[in-house]
Amino acid sequence: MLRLSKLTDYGVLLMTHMAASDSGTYSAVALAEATRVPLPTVSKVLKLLSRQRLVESIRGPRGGYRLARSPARITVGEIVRCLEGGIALTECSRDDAECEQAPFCVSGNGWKRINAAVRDALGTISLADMAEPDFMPFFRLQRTIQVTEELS
Amino acid sequence: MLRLSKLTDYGVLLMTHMAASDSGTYSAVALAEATRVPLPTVSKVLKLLSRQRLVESIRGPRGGYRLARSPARITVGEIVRCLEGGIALTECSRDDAECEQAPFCVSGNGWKRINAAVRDALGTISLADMAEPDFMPFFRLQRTIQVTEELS
DNA sequence: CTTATATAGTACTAAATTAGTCCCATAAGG
DNA sequence: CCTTATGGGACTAATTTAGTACTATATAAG
Ligand code: FES
Ligand code: FES
Repeated sequence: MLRLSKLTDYGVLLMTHMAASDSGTYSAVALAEATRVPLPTVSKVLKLLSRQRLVESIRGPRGGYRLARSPARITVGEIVRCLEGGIALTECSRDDAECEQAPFCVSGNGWKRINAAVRDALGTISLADMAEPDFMPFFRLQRTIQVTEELS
Repeated sequence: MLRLSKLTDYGVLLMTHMAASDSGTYSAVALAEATRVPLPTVSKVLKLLSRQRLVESIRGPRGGYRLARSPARITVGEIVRCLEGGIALTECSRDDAECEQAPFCVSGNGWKRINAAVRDALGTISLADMAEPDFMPFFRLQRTIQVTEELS
Protein backbone atom coordinates (compact mmCIF):
# COMPACT_ATOMS: atom_id res chain seq x y z
CA MET A 1 0.00 0.00 0.00
CA LEU A 2 3.01 2.28 0.01
CA ARG A 3 2.23 2.78 3.62
CA LEU A 4 3.98 4.71 6.30
CA SER A 5 4.38 2.96 9.60
CA LYS A 6 1.82 3.68 12.26
CA LEU A 7 4.53 5.26 14.34
CA THR A 8 4.98 7.89 11.69
CA ASP A 9 1.27 8.43 11.48
CA TYR A 10 1.16 8.92 15.22
CA GLY A 11 4.11 11.26 15.08
CA VAL A 12 2.43 13.58 12.63
CA LEU A 13 -0.81 13.32 14.53
CA LEU A 14 0.81 14.24 17.81
CA MET A 15 2.81 17.09 16.43
CA THR A 16 -0.13 18.43 14.53
CA HIS A 17 -2.08 18.39 17.73
CA MET A 18 0.63 20.40 19.40
CA ALA A 19 0.70 22.79 16.50
CA ALA A 20 -3.05 23.28 16.48
CA SER A 21 -3.59 24.17 20.11
CA ASP A 22 -0.35 25.69 21.22
CA SER A 23 -0.60 25.63 24.95
CA GLY A 24 3.11 25.40 25.41
CA THR A 25 4.18 22.01 26.63
CA TYR A 26 2.29 18.74 26.75
CA SER A 27 3.03 15.72 28.83
CA ALA A 28 2.94 12.35 27.14
CA VAL A 29 -0.08 11.49 29.25
CA ALA A 30 -1.97 14.56 28.14
CA LEU A 31 -1.22 13.86 24.49
CA ALA A 32 -2.24 10.24 24.85
CA GLU A 33 -5.59 11.28 26.25
CA ALA A 34 -6.16 13.93 23.66
CA THR A 35 -5.33 11.74 20.71
CA ARG A 36 -6.51 8.36 22.01
CA VAL A 37 -3.16 6.85 21.16
CA PRO A 38 -1.91 4.37 23.81
CA LEU A 39 0.41 6.06 26.27
CA PRO A 40 3.48 3.82 25.90
CA THR A 41 3.35 4.35 22.19
CA VAL A 42 2.99 8.09 22.51
CA SER A 43 5.98 8.00 24.78
CA LYS A 44 8.02 6.03 22.31
CA VAL A 45 7.23 8.32 19.43
CA LEU A 46 8.00 11.47 21.35
CA LYS A 47 11.30 10.07 22.47
CA LEU A 48 12.26 9.40 18.89
CA LEU A 49 11.15 12.84 17.81
CA SER A 50 13.08 14.45 20.59
CA ARG A 51 16.32 12.76 19.61
CA GLN A 52 16.31 14.51 16.29
CA ARG A 53 15.27 17.74 17.91
CA LEU A 54 11.88 17.94 16.30
CA VAL A 55 10.39 18.39 19.73
CA GLU A 56 12.03 19.67 22.87
CA SER A 57 11.62 17.80 26.10
CA ILE A 58 11.48 19.17 29.61
CA ARG A 59 11.95 16.72 32.42
CA GLY A 60 10.58 16.73 35.89
CA PRO A 61 7.22 17.84 37.24
CA ARG A 62 5.45 20.33 34.95
CA GLY A 63 7.64 18.97 32.19
CA GLY A 64 6.61 17.50 28.86
CA TYR A 65 7.22 18.14 25.20
CA ARG A 66 6.84 21.11 22.92
CA LEU A 67 7.60 21.77 19.28
CA ALA A 68 11.21 22.68 18.72
CA ARG A 69 10.32 25.21 16.05
CA SER A 70 7.27 27.06 14.86
CA PRO A 71 4.77 24.81 13.05
CA ALA A 72 5.42 26.61 9.79
CA ARG A 73 9.07 25.63 9.99
CA ILE A 74 8.54 21.93 10.52
CA THR A 75 7.73 19.84 7.48
CA VAL A 76 5.94 16.54 7.34
CA GLY A 77 8.94 15.26 5.45
CA GLU A 78 11.15 15.82 8.46
CA ILE A 79 8.85 13.81 10.66
CA VAL A 80 8.72 11.01 8.16
CA ARG A 81 12.48 10.99 7.78
CA CYS A 82 12.88 10.90 11.54
CA LEU A 83 10.47 8.06 12.20
CA GLU A 84 10.99 5.97 9.08
CA GLY A 85 14.71 6.51 9.00
CA GLY A 86 14.75 8.09 5.57
CA ILE A 87 12.62 8.48 2.50
CA ALA A 88 13.51 5.88 -0.09
CA LEU A 89 10.93 3.96 -2.05
CA THR A 90 13.39 1.31 -3.21
CA GLU A 91 16.79 -0.02 -2.29
CA CYS A 92 18.31 1.48 -5.40
CA SER A 93 17.29 4.97 -4.48
CA ARG A 94 18.94 5.15 -1.11
CA ASP A 95 21.83 7.48 -0.99
CA ASP A 96 24.11 4.92 0.56
CA ALA A 97 24.13 1.20 -0.30
CA GLU A 98 24.11 0.25 -3.93
CA CYS A 99 21.51 -2.21 -5.13
CA GLU A 100 22.94 -5.66 -5.67
CA GLN A 101 21.37 -6.16 -9.05
CA ALA A 102 22.37 -2.79 -10.43
CA PRO A 103 24.47 -4.39 -13.19
CA PHE A 104 21.42 -6.10 -14.66
CA CYS A 105 19.06 -3.27 -14.03
CA VAL A 106 17.77 -0.88 -16.61
CA SER A 107 15.72 1.27 -14.30
CA GLY A 108 18.77 3.02 -12.99
CA ASN A 109 17.96 6.62 -12.30
CA GLY A 110 14.20 6.48 -12.60
CA TRP A 111 13.63 5.65 -8.97
CA LYS A 112 15.97 8.35 -7.77
CA ARG A 113 13.89 10.87 -9.64
CA ILE A 114 10.65 9.54 -8.30
CA ASN A 115 12.01 9.70 -4.81
CA ALA A 116 13.07 13.25 -5.31
CA ALA A 117 9.53 14.09 -6.32
CA VAL A 118 8.08 12.40 -3.27
CA ARG A 119 10.58 14.02 -0.95
CA ASP A 120 9.72 17.29 -2.54
CA ALA A 121 6.04 16.78 -1.91
CA LEU A 122 6.60 15.87 1.72
CA GLY A 123 9.08 18.63 2.29
CA THR A 124 6.72 21.32 1.09
CA ILE A 125 3.95 20.65 3.55
CA SER A 126 4.42 22.06 7.02
CA LEU A 127 2.80 21.24 10.30
CA ALA A 128 1.00 24.54 10.08
CA ASP A 129 -0.53 23.34 6.83
CA MET A 130 -1.62 20.12 8.45
CA ALA A 131 -3.18 21.92 11.36
CA GLU A 132 -5.15 24.18 9.07
CA PRO A 133 -8.50 22.40 8.67
CA ASP A 134 -9.35 23.71 5.21
CA PHE A 135 -5.82 23.43 3.97
CA MET A 136 -5.74 23.75 0.20
CA PRO A 137 -2.23 23.17 -0.98
CA PHE A 138 -1.07 25.74 -3.47
CA PHE A 139 2.41 24.49 -2.92
CA ARG A 140 2.45 23.05 -6.36
CA LEU A 141 1.64 26.40 -7.86
CA GLN A 142 4.33 28.03 -5.84
CA ARG A 143 6.83 25.62 -7.25
CA THR A 144 5.44 26.31 -10.62
CA ILE A 145 6.17 29.96 -10.55
CA GLN A 146 9.60 29.31 -9.22
CA VAL A 147 10.54 26.84 -11.89
CA THR A 148 8.94 28.82 -14.64
CA GLU A 149 11.13 31.74 -13.83
CA GLU A 150 14.17 29.54 -14.05
CA LEU A 151 12.98 28.26 -17.39
CA SER A 152 12.77 31.45 -19.25
CA MET B 1 11.61 3.85 5.18
CA LEU B 2 8.48 4.60 3.24
CA ARG B 3 9.37 1.57 1.23
CA LEU B 4 7.61 -0.15 -1.57
CA SER B 5 7.46 -3.90 -1.33
CA LYS B 6 10.06 -5.88 -3.21
CA LEU B 7 7.32 -7.29 -5.37
CA THR B 8 6.59 -3.82 -6.65
CA ASP B 9 10.23 -3.18 -7.23
CA TYR B 10 10.45 -6.39 -9.23
CA GLY B 11 7.34 -5.48 -11.15
CA VAL B 12 8.77 -2.20 -12.32
CA LEU B 13 12.09 -3.82 -13.03
CA LEU B 14 10.52 -6.54 -15.15
CA MET B 15 8.29 -4.23 -17.08
CA THR B 16 11.07 -1.76 -17.65
CA HIS B 17 13.13 -4.58 -19.04
CA MET B 18 10.33 -5.43 -21.42
CA ALA B 19 10.01 -1.81 -22.38
CA ALA B 20 13.72 -1.36 -23.02
CA SER B 21 14.32 -4.26 -25.37
CA ASP B 22 11.01 -4.83 -27.04
CA SER B 23 11.41 -8.23 -28.55
CA GLY B 24 7.72 -8.98 -28.35
CA THR B 25 6.93 -11.55 -25.72
CA TYR B 26 9.04 -12.90 -22.89
CA SER B 27 8.58 -16.08 -20.96
CA ALA B 28 8.85 -15.93 -17.21
CA VAL B 29 12.00 -18.01 -17.46
CA ALA B 30 13.64 -15.61 -19.88
CA LEU B 31 12.82 -12.64 -17.69
CA ALA B 32 14.10 -14.39 -14.60
CA GLU B 33 17.41 -15.05 -16.30
CA ALA B 34 17.71 -11.55 -17.66
CA THR B 35 16.91 -9.83 -14.39
CA ARG B 36 18.38 -12.31 -11.90
CA VAL B 37 15.11 -12.38 -10.01
CA PRO B 38 14.14 -15.89 -8.82
CA LEU B 39 11.79 -17.58 -11.27
CA PRO B 40 8.87 -18.34 -8.92
CA THR B 41 8.83 -14.73 -7.87
CA VAL B 42 8.94 -13.47 -11.43
CA SER B 43 6.06 -15.74 -12.12
CA LYS B 44 4.06 -14.44 -9.21
CA VAL B 45 4.58 -10.82 -10.14
CA LEU B 46 3.67 -11.32 -13.76
CA LYS B 47 0.51 -13.13 -12.79
CA LEU B 48 -0.53 -10.19 -10.66
CA LEU B 49 0.30 -7.73 -13.39
CA SER B 50 -1.64 -9.71 -15.90
CA ARG B 51 -4.80 -9.71 -13.81
CA GLN B 52 -5.01 -5.97 -14.02
CA ARG B 53 -4.13 -6.05 -17.67
CA LEU B 54 -0.82 -4.29 -17.35
CA VAL B 55 0.74 -7.15 -19.26
CA GLU B 56 -0.88 -9.57 -21.66
CA SER B 57 -0.24 -13.25 -21.32
CA ILE B 58 -0.07 -15.88 -24.01
CA ARG B 59 -0.29 -19.45 -22.90
CA GLY B 60 1.20 -22.55 -24.39
CA PRO B 61 4.50 -23.10 -26.15
CA ARG B 62 6.01 -19.92 -27.57
CA GLY B 63 3.86 -18.10 -25.07
CA GLY B 64 4.86 -15.59 -22.43
CA TYR B 65 4.12 -12.02 -21.46
CA ARG B 66 4.19 -8.71 -23.23
CA LEU B 67 3.29 -5.18 -22.29
CA ALA B 68 -0.39 -4.50 -22.70
CA ARG B 69 0.26 -0.98 -23.95
CA SER B 70 3.13 1.04 -25.28
CA PRO B 71 5.71 1.91 -22.60
CA ALA B 72 4.84 5.57 -22.84
CA ARG B 73 1.26 4.77 -21.89
CA ILE B 74 2.05 2.80 -18.75
CA THR B 75 2.91 4.74 -15.64
CA VAL B 76 4.91 3.62 -12.66
CA GLY B 77 1.93 4.63 -10.57
CA GLU B 78 -0.22 2.01 -12.24
CA ILE B 79 2.28 -0.70 -11.43
CA VAL B 80 2.52 0.43 -7.84
CA ARG B 81 -1.23 0.55 -7.50
CA CYS B 82 -1.51 -2.94 -8.96
CA LEU B 83 1.11 -4.57 -6.76
CA GLU B 84 0.61 -2.61 -3.55
CA GLY B 85 -3.14 -2.53 -3.84
CA GLY B 86 -3.40 1.22 -3.85
CA ILE B 87 -1.41 4.31 -3.05
CA ALA B 88 -2.25 5.49 0.41
CA LEU B 89 0.36 6.63 2.88
CA THR B 90 -1.97 6.43 5.86
CA GLU B 91 -5.24 4.83 6.81
CA CYS B 92 -6.97 8.19 6.79
CA SER B 93 -6.13 8.84 3.21
CA ARG B 94 -7.66 5.77 1.71
CA ASP B 95 -10.70 6.44 -0.35
CA ASP B 96 -12.74 3.83 1.45
CA ALA B 97 -12.53 3.05 5.18
CA GLU B 98 -12.59 5.96 7.56
CA CYS B 99 -9.90 6.17 10.18
CA GLU B 100 -11.12 5.15 13.60
CA GLN B 101 -9.67 8.12 15.39
CA ALA B 102 -10.94 10.68 12.92
CA PRO B 103 -13.06 12.40 15.60
CA PHE B 104 -9.99 13.22 17.65
CA CYS B 105 -7.76 13.97 14.73
CA VAL B 106 -6.79 17.40 13.54
CA SER B 107 -4.72 16.30 10.56
CA GLY B 108 -7.82 15.60 8.56
CA ASN B 109 -7.23 16.57 4.97
CA GLY B 110 -3.51 17.06 5.08
CA TRP B 111 -2.73 13.46 4.31
CA LYS B 112 -5.17 13.34 1.45
CA ARG B 113 -3.32 16.20 -0.12
CA ILE B 114 0.06 14.65 0.39
CA ASN B 115 -1.19 11.47 -1.14
CA ALA B 116 -2.48 13.33 -4.13
CA ALA B 117 0.95 14.82 -4.61
CA VAL B 118 2.63 11.43 -4.41
CA ARG B 119 0.12 9.85 -6.73
CA ASP B 120 0.71 12.69 -9.10
CA ALA B 121 4.45 12.15 -9.03
CA LEU B 122 4.09 8.43 -9.68
CA GLY B 123 1.47 8.89 -12.33
CA THR B 124 3.57 11.23 -14.38
CA ILE B 125 6.49 8.89 -14.91
CA SER B 126 6.05 6.29 -17.62
CA LEU B 127 7.83 3.06 -18.31
CA ALA B 128 9.39 4.73 -21.30
CA ASP B 129 10.90 7.27 -18.94
CA MET B 130 12.25 4.53 -16.71
CA ALA B 131 13.77 2.70 -19.65
CA GLU B 132 15.54 5.82 -20.84
CA PRO B 133 18.99 5.58 -19.25
CA ASP B 134 19.67 9.29 -19.01
CA PHE B 135 16.15 10.11 -18.07
CA MET B 136 16.00 13.66 -16.82
CA PRO B 137 12.50 14.27 -15.64
CA PHE B 138 11.09 17.45 -17.01
CA PHE B 139 7.76 16.16 -15.96
CA ARG B 140 7.64 18.76 -13.30
CA LEU B 141 8.24 21.43 -15.85
CA GLN B 142 5.54 20.06 -18.06
CA ARG B 143 3.15 20.25 -15.19
CA THR B 144 4.38 23.71 -14.58
CA ILE B 145 3.50 24.96 -17.97
CA GLN B 146 0.17 23.29 -17.78
CA VAL B 147 -0.73 24.76 -14.43
CA THR B 148 0.67 28.12 -15.29
CA GLU B 149 -1.60 28.33 -18.27
CA GLU B 150 -4.55 27.52 -16.09
CA LEU B 151 -3.46 30.24 -13.74
CA SER B 152 -3.72 32.53 -16.60
C1' DC C 1 -4.70 -37.09 -30.30
C1' DT C 2 -0.72 -36.74 -27.71
C1' DT C 3 2.91 -34.33 -25.71
C1' DA C 4 5.64 -30.57 -24.27
C1' DT C 5 5.52 -25.85 -22.88
C1' DA C 6 3.94 -22.10 -20.57
C1' DT C 7 0.66 -19.45 -17.75
C1' DA C 8 -3.49 -19.37 -13.83
C1' DG C 9 -4.80 -19.99 -9.44
C1' DT C 10 -4.23 -21.03 -4.82
C1' DA C 11 -2.38 -22.47 -0.64
C1' DC C 12 1.27 -22.70 2.44
C1' DT C 13 5.74 -21.80 5.05
C1' DA C 14 9.34 -18.99 6.49
C1' DA C 15 11.39 -14.63 7.20
C1' DA C 16 11.44 -9.95 8.27
C1' DT C 17 9.43 -6.01 9.96
C1' DT C 18 6.58 -3.38 12.98
C1' DA C 19 3.85 -2.50 16.98
C1' DG C 20 3.39 -2.40 21.44
C1' DT C 21 4.87 -3.01 26.32
C1' DC C 22 7.82 -2.95 30.28
C1' DC C 23 11.57 -1.84 33.32
C1' DC C 24 14.96 0.92 35.23
C1' DA C 25 17.80 5.14 35.06
C1' DT C 26 17.93 10.18 35.19
C1' DA C 27 16.45 14.89 35.85
C1' DA C 28 13.91 18.56 38.20
C1' DG C 29 10.45 20.93 41.08
C1' DG C 30 8.22 21.33 45.56
C1' DC D 1 13.45 13.17 49.73
C1' DC D 2 9.53 12.22 47.10
C1' DT D 3 6.78 12.79 43.25
C1' DT D 4 6.42 13.65 38.40
C1' DA D 5 8.04 13.32 34.11
C1' DT D 6 11.31 11.99 30.27
C1' DG D 7 15.53 8.81 28.39
C1' DG D 8 17.16 4.53 26.95
C1' DG D 9 16.98 0.03 25.94
C1' DA D 10 15.27 -4.66 25.74
C1' DC D 11 11.81 -7.75 24.88
C1' DT D 12 7.47 -10.09 23.00
C1' DA D 13 3.67 -10.43 20.09
C1' DA D 14 1.42 -9.43 15.95
C1' DT D 15 1.31 -8.44 11.30
C1' DT D 16 3.00 -8.27 6.87
C1' DT D 17 5.81 -9.72 3.14
C1' DA D 18 8.63 -12.88 0.58
C1' DG D 19 9.23 -16.88 -1.38
C1' DT D 20 7.91 -21.68 -2.79
C1' DA D 21 5.15 -25.51 -4.30
C1' DC D 22 1.50 -27.82 -6.42
C1' DT D 23 -2.40 -28.52 -9.41
C1' DA D 24 -5.20 -26.99 -13.29
C1' DT D 25 -5.75 -25.08 -17.86
C1' DA D 26 -4.61 -23.49 -22.41
C1' DT D 27 -2.19 -24.00 -26.85
C1' DA D 28 1.13 -25.04 -30.46
C1' DA D 29 3.50 -28.67 -32.80
C1' DG D 30 4.19 -33.16 -34.40
S1 FES E 1 16.72 -2.77 -9.15
FE1 FES E 1 18.24 -1.88 -7.91
S2 FES E 1 19.47 -0.74 -9.28
FE2 FES E 1 17.68 -1.31 -10.34
S1 FES F 1 -5.29 9.90 12.17
FE1 FES F 1 -6.80 9.04 10.94
S2 FES F 1 -8.16 10.66 10.48
FE2 FES F 1 -6.39 11.53 11.35
